[in-house]
Amino acid sequence: MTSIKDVAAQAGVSVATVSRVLNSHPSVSPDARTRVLAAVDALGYRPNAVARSLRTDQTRTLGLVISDVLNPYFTELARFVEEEARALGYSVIIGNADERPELQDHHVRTLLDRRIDGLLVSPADGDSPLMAEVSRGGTPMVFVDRWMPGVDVPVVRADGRHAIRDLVAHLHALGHRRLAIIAGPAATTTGNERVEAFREALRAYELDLPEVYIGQGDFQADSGRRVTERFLALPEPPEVVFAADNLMALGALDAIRAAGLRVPRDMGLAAFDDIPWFVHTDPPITAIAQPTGELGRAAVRALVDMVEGRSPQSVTLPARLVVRRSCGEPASDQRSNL
Amino acid sequence: MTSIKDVAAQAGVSVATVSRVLNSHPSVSPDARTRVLAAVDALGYRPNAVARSLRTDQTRTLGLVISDVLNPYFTELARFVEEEARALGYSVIIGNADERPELQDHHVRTLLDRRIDGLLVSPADGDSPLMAEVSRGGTPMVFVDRWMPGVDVPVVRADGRHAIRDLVAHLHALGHRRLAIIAGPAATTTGNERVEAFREALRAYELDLPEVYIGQGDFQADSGRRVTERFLALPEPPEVVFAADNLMALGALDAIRAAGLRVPRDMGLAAFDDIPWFVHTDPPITAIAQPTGELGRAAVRALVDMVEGRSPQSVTLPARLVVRRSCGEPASDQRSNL
DNA sequence: CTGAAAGCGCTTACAG
DNA sequence: CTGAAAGCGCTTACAG
Repeated sequence: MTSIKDVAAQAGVSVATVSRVLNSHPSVSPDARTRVLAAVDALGYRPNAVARSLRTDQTRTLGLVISDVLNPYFTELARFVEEEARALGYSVIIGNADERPELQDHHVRTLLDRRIDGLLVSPADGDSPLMAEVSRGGTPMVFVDRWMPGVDVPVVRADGRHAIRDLVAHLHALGHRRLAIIAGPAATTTGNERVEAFREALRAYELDLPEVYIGQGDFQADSGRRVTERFLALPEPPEVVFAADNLMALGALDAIRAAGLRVPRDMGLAAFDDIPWFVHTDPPITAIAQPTGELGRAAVRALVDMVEGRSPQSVTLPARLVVRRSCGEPASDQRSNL
Repeated sequence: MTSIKDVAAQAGVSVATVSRVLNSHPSVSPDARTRVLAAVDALGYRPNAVARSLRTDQTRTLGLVISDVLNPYFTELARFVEEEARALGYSVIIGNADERPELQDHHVRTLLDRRIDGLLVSPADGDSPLMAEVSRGGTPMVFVDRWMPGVDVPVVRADGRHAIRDLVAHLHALGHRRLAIIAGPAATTTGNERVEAFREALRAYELDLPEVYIGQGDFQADSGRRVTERFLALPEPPEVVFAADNLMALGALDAIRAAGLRVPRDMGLAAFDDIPWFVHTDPPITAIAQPTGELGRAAVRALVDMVEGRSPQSVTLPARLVVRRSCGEPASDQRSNL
């Protein structure tokens, strides 16, 4: 590989001058600049980012640790994060935790070893003392989507409370009373919050959320399948199942179909997180859509603010209900989004 | 950050000894080893990967540049790539090209600047002189899924020819004769190959693939939509449309629905790439499934072989047809995969 | 405006 | 088995 020395030799200047030209330092003579640029061009020289990072103690790289890349919601989030980071002059390295805390910690450590400038995390299930440690250690860090109580870092997330209220109103208007939820892991904030918001919304209609109607899932399709099978075996199965993410909704659909039943005739289904395929499933699925793009962008901005010494801002954005046909025909006064 | 010096001081040895312990060099006394390990533990020391890379000239990092992370096929591929790389002791940095050659080149350059040990690429549409340059420059490189003619690096990919033949046999058996394809970009190998294999398979039944039945897409949903609209407007629209990837199939579905028509009654639909949602779409979609996991693993192994000085192997794996209901009811002698 | 020199945090021949 | 020293490729005070 050609190094700064080669460029210096070719241009007939010192490496210091080459460095200055490359970093647009003002005190370089036009003549030196021209010669350096010509040499860079002739040699196809590209600065070694590793050496630069060692020297400057910054990598211009952000780490993003997400719970599950295969979940379209997180894939999309990752995409927007990378886009915004690139716009601000940063690269991003993604670590996929697969909803496993040890794998999450592995990635966090690897990222820290590489001296990323900041860390964006959507914590997986299970507690991780590492997070608090990292934050205390002074690494700029921001939680996105999910957060961990007790770890004092900015949080960028969507609030589904209102949308869940709208969902319950929609279900109630359709005459449904026995409503169940496939919850995410209790240790994740989104897991908890969605159950609590659901319970609260039911209460407004004087409906109960009995224990048997709370299925413990882990945000993966398989758990949605298992929980739904259990719901179906109940003496009095729920009329509608609300899956706390799109993968568990997929599992629920699998289970309902495997039982020879149909949505919404035999059981209604709704999901948190909206994805393009929900328009084309049989039937189209009523879902709660998160403003994924804005979340990703806001998270990066908060993190870069920290990295660059400005004060970061926590952001909460509203999610919104998209009514389709998976819970029964929408009442005529509700706007449909097919 | 605590450095190797701090550990040396705490353990009462030189930094050289610390380094030896950390790298399991044999010539270290048990006593020194114990003291170093204790110091490492006490200080929570983690070696600076940036410094190590600069010194050893290896980063234990692989770059993966894919055409579109939002495409579930590539998301899955990326996941398996990371998994296998991790098993072999490497990290991977993903660059998302969004099917844009300039963005692809941007990522390749950034990755090279970071001195990744090897590069895995699924080239986007449009030619990129950079690729040939990189390969000639001596950076270990492997193409996965797609490849570029004229760039002499190992290729790990699926061969869809046989599965496409099966698909055409299936369509023919169902009585369909007017078959159309939504092709990928002509400059991508997968774009071309799928059209050619389709044309060839049709020929075996003495069927033609007229120009108007070849829609030019770009592997994105929007193009599938546009092409399908054009097909529908034809005096004699095709009976079945075969989309060369799953996103264009999504677009096709959008267009068919928007026209108030139904699959397969009004138009059949099949797709290259299989995804979990295809089981639940209306109707379930007949698709050609790639062995994504094996592709990802084989690609990483080939690349790591190059990186570590062994001779790498190109691999071609067969894709297979999964018959569902989107082209009409399957004949009874064909195994159905709902 | 310019260059010589120090130093970022490591690893590794070299000498003992 | 151990340490002092060189050096990876940069950047940046410092002196001129």
